[in-house]
Amino acid sequence: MVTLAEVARHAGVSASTVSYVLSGKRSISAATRERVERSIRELGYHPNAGARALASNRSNIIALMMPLRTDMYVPVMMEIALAVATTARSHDHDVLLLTGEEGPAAVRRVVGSGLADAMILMDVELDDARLPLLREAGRPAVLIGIPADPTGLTCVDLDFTATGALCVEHLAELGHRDIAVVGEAAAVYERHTGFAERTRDGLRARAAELGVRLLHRPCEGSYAAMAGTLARILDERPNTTAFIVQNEAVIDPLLSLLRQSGKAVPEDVSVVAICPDPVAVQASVRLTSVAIPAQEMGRRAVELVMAKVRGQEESLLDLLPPRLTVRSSSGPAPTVH
Amino acid sequence: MVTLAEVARHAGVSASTVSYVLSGKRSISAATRERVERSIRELGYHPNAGARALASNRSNIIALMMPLRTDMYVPVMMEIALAVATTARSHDHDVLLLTGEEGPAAVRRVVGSGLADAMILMDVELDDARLPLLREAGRPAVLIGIPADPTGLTCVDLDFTATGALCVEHLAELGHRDIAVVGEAAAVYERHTGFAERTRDGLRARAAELGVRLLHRPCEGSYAAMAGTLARILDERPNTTAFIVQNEAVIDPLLSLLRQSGKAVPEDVSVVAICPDPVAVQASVRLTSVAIPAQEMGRRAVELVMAKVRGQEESLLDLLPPRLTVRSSSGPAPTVH
DNA sequence: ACCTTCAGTTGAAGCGCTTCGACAACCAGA
DNA sequence: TCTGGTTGTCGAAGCGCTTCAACTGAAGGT
Repeated sequence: MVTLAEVARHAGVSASTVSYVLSGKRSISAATRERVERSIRELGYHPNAGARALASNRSNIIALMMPLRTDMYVPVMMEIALAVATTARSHDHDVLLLTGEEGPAAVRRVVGSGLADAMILMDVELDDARLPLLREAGRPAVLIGIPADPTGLTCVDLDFTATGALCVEHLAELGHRDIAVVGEAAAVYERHTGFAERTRDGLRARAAELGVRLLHRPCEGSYAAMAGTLARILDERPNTTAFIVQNEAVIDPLLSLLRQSGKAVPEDVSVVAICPDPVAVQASVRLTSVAIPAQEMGRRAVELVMAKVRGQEESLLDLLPPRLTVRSSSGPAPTVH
Repeated sequence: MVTLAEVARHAGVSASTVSYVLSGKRSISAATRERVERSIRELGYHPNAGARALASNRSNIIALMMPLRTDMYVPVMMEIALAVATTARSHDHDVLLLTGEEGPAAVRRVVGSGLADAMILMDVELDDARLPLLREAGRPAVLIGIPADPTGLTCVDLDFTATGALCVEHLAELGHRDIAVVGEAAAVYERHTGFAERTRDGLRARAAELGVRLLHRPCEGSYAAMAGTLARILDERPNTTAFIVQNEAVIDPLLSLLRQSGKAVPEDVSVVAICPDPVAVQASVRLTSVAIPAQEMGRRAVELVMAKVRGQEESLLDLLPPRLTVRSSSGPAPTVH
């Protein structure tokens, strides 16, 4: 392995000069810089990560903690993770992948060992066990999702309350008065995952304001579960003319079931989905939807956490405003004969 | 931050003794060990990762390189990644997440800087640009997927040739003589991704042996694409009585389209999928399928790469045998009237 | 001509750990 | 009693980098 010292010798300068060329923390004459850079290239030098971390007390790594829930929609997680990784690289950092397996202790381990300079936490619950550790650790951290008490923490998330409200508004404007919501799996609510509860609250509040009748039902991710949920919904509210779907796994099953029961979309029933845009356009009907900006969330989380590492930026709540795109699955409520 | 030296002072021993207690590389009296461990607990000591890496020349990190392809089925990737992360933890290692963004250069960077002790590469192409770098680097590495020339490399993968063969056999035994294959997106083949080509080869070879007529068509991941592909297939081969689906994104669309065109599954047409088991059981028909053992692949990749880090284990090809589970989507070919 | 300033460079002191060789202290065998 | 082999512990030498204080010249001001 080539070391800094060898580069220095090869270029005829001192080790510290090479270090300063690399970090840019002191001015270096153009000639010297040139010479050093040539030596680095010729020798194929790469600074040793461990030595660098030890001397500078910075690892240039950010930890991404991503609990695995099989009942959560995976592609969104994945998209966030990849956005985090690529954005981190553009800040000259790498990403360490932590699963939920290890539990809250992972926070202590990573912080204590100086393995990572900062952390990004995903799948945050309202009363998350990792938060006390995080607060006491005092390391730069950003949450994707919002806990019950976000004081002193920085959080990024889609504004799910507004998202719920927006869906209801759109359908209410089209004249729908009986709306059914196909929510996430029951376990998601039982775990008090913020986004699911907030969406529900947003839906309910706006529905009440607009005088719309709302039926909210959780639903597992299988075709059979969707069939059961749909049957129950139509049984309880035969006049339902619109559906809002949050569990992306059952979007296609729902459309398929509606088709089978002779209901045309959007002539007979409207459907609004809360999902990433690609999912909305690949479904059998191009769906009116509120996008989940997974990439944007990942990107912002990194920007915010890097700012913290640099010592800038206070804690804040970064709520992304929802954006509803009208496509072919929503239309005026059918007129009653 | 608590250091090893402080622990040593607190326990009344030398720094090296503490180090040996931690690593177990020398025998330590029970009494001393006890005392040191108590000090560690009381002070809340965590060894500094950078210092450790510098001194021992091992980072206890393995890099997972996962190129992002939006045309690849994401959940499988995710499942592998999570399996890799948790298995790595059980070997006292962490996982660094690298995307394809950086290209082959990432290999050089990670190896050169000593950031990772080993690498696991996903989404390997037949003629992968990362392989020359990997070979010359001489670091422990394992591929998930198999390149055209795997000499000197260790690879883990499902035996996709056998998988293709198995699907055809199953359907041939049931009497099907006209089988259509819904493949991955065209781009996957154009990129020469090993698994897709090998599956196709396995399908074709076995079909030829068994005297079965096979139609292989790539298909993008949307409902519209599946509709187009299905129409073409039925146009070209009206007598098709069975489908083999490799692109998991269009499984539900296919079932939905078959239903719409009045074809019952499995009475009129049989469907066999190549997908993770959860996908097979959550579809609208419980699918006969060959499982993609994502977790198993991730787990094995880590075991193999850790063995290499320890200096054991030669390079080898770890081909997992396919397992076909008969469910409710395949049955005897309909008799011609 | 002299002093100041500052850009450019350097040597040396660590960062916190691992590991090697040395060395007591002890036990068993002769 | 002495020798030889364990066993348990320690001191010191790095690992490869960053960074601080200090130094050297040359440019600029008076």
